[in-house]
Amino acid sequence: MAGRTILEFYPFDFDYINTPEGRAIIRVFGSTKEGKKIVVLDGSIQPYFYVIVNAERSDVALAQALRLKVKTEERIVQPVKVEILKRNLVGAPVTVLKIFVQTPSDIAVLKDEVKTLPGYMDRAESDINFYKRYMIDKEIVPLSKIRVEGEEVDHKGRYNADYVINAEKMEDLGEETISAPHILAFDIETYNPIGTPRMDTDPILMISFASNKGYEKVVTWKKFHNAPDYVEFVDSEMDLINKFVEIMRKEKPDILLGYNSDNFDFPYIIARANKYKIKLDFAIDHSNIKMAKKGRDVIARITGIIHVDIYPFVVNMLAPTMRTEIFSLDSVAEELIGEKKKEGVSWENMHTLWDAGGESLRKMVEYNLHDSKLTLKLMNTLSKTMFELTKLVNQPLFDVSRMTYGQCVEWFLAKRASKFLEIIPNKPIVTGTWSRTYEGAYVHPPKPGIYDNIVVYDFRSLYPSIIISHNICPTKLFCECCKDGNKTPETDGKTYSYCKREKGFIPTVLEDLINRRARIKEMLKKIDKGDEDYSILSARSYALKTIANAMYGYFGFAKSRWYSIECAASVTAWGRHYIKQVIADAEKAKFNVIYGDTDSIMLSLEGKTVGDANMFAEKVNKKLPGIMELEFQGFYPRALFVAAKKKYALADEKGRITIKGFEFVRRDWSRIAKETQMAVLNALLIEKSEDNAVKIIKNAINKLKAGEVKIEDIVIYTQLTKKVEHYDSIGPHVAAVIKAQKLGLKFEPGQIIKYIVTKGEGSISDKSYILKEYLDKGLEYDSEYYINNQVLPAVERIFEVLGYEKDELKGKVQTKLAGFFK
DNA sequence: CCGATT
DNA sequence: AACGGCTAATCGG
Repeated sequence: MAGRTILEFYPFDFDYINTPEGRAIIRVFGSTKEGKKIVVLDGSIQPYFYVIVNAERSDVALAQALRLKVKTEERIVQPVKVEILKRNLVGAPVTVLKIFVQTPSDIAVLKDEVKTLPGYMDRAESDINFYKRYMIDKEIVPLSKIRVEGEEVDHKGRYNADYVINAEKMEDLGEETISAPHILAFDIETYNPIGTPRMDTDPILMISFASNKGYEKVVTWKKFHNAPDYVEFVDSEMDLINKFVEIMRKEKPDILLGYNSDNFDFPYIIARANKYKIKLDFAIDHSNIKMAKKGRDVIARITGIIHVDIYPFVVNMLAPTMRTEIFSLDSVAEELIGEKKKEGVSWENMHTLWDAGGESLRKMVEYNLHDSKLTLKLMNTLSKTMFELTKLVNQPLFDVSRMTYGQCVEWFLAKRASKFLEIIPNKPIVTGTWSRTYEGAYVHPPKPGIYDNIVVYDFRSLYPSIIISHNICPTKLFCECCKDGNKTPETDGKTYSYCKREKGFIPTVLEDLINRRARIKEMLKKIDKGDEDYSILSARSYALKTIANAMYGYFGFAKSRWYSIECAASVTAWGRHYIKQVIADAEKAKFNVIYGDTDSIMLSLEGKTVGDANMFAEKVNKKLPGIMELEFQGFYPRALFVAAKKKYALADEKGRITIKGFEFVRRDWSRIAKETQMAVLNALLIEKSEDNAVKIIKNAINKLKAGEVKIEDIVIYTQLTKKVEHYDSIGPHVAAVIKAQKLGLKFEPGQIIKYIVTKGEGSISDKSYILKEYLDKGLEYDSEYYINNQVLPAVERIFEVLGYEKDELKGKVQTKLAGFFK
């Protein structure tokens, strides 16, 4: 068995172990193209961290660093090697000691001890995880094919893998990404007589699996007749958990997929497994599944198997661009892949179905399997984006799938810093009121009205292009060589200057991103949309754009390693400068500027042609520096602007309406109000009929009065952002929660509250009830509230544009509805 | 009615 | 563990 081996494989999980001698060995887990499991052991890199020292005393510091010794319970910890190097710390030249140690935990032991070194100034990179360090320094790109050369190890019993190799050489083979990883999705259902299931008393009822290799299964412990083939009955919850472990060992997926599995499925399974003393040791190295802390959340890690929880990815990366109100599997799947939920079963009635047994159980297993299949399908559409982001950020998929924008940017920069001899700065220690503010974007006041023929231009990637064109970088701020060069416009009464001679680290890597994206866009034009390459390249383009756009926000975020409020303020200062300049130029050229926001400008043509406008834009572009560019965004035959900023509707030539800012796009409005508003906008912009618009409002009011609305039409969604007792002001959703808590229902911060305003006495809060309580008690909704506080306000502002006074619309509807208003 | 909170 | 600008409803004194 053992012997020299060369293998090509896709690495996807990384950690380290210590040898009996106390040396750190990196473990790389991956799969070959044929799906064989591989573990690579690599002892070629040594853990280290930096100590920044006074340049004049660095020799003394070095000598003393070599003599450092700390006695711990197990052994004596000391540096194994120390080098003196010249590096930069956010642009400033520094002298550093690079202190190598035996094992990563030695860093924690020595990091305070080094403060005694002569000329000590600071330490750096002592908080970079060893496996992250390995990926950065060895330039191992996750999910991207590499060749390993080394000795095959006899690993009987140590690993549930096909190959274990002691690496001598690792070589990246370029861009080829893992093409067909084995993905297994799972989902559990639990007993929940009081709403939220309780881990200590309520059992797991069933567990489902669905894989991209066609495997489908539901395991449950209550029998019913003529069960579908995919159902496997066991005798008890204990047997169900044992079966779960057995299936995981046998299936050995590359990726294990869940939806909210970090916060729900795994903590639950672990708690129930503990009760029966079952070991969840299906990892590739037979270790138990581990729950780790990540900020306020917990995450479930399985060595050698990538546990991907789709939920945090959706919330962190996709939520801002999504329309859904709630991030349940059902609504997310509906928006992203157009799949509707299974009728008849819901989270709330799970325990009743289980108790009923028989046919109800059939519904339950179908529902349970459906959820695993939905999760798998979601991954089908998201995996390419996730994989591309993972390669770009250069961290394990396990980590990247849980990262926020800020974290993605940070690791993207960390990976590239060393090429510029830049040390990765420490995380700022942020206490108290840490969000210092600075002046943001400019919003040009809208001219309210309904217009024909509007053209929209925007600056292509405004903030990234400003960072690049004006060399905005914390490493080049107030540089020695050109202190007065490249001054920003005034912002908060100050100006900042950036080096003219040398390009900064961040503008350089950002420009590389933008250039790569431009090349991909060119390639995409030449490929067929159905092509496999097309989806990969568009995912790559999306990943590049995401990171580029997040760079500005990263500057302004106080917990960033490269935090720079000066850079953030400089970016918005230039942004205001350019948009104001374009607005002034457009007015000079006799265009009617209707509105502008941050990076966009909207012009009413009023006799001029689109060609005239394009000629104007061309003239603007000739003046713009660097890669900055004003781009034609669209022509709209009809548009509506209200008196408020950030609220408008555009109708394109195909009759499609784009809506910004209106209640229609907000979740804290009832559907009846939003749909009425949408229909009214449609009547005004497309049908061009005020009469129809009034009729639509009349219909909505009639339906509300007659009780003909569906329950979904009157539910209002609002997020519970903190614990109920921490609220200063009790809004309707909080008041509804307080009432429901008295019935024993449980709520957690972050949860989206569904409530309804009912008939009765008192304030709106007094009359608000959680949907469940509303249904259980058969309460009656307050049609007056939905008419006067939802439907009418949503349309009144639109009618003001048509010259109606505040209450005039109400009057107009009233005359058509005589008798309805008192 | 108005500032604070959401 | 991304920014600021902005609107609007509702609470609560």
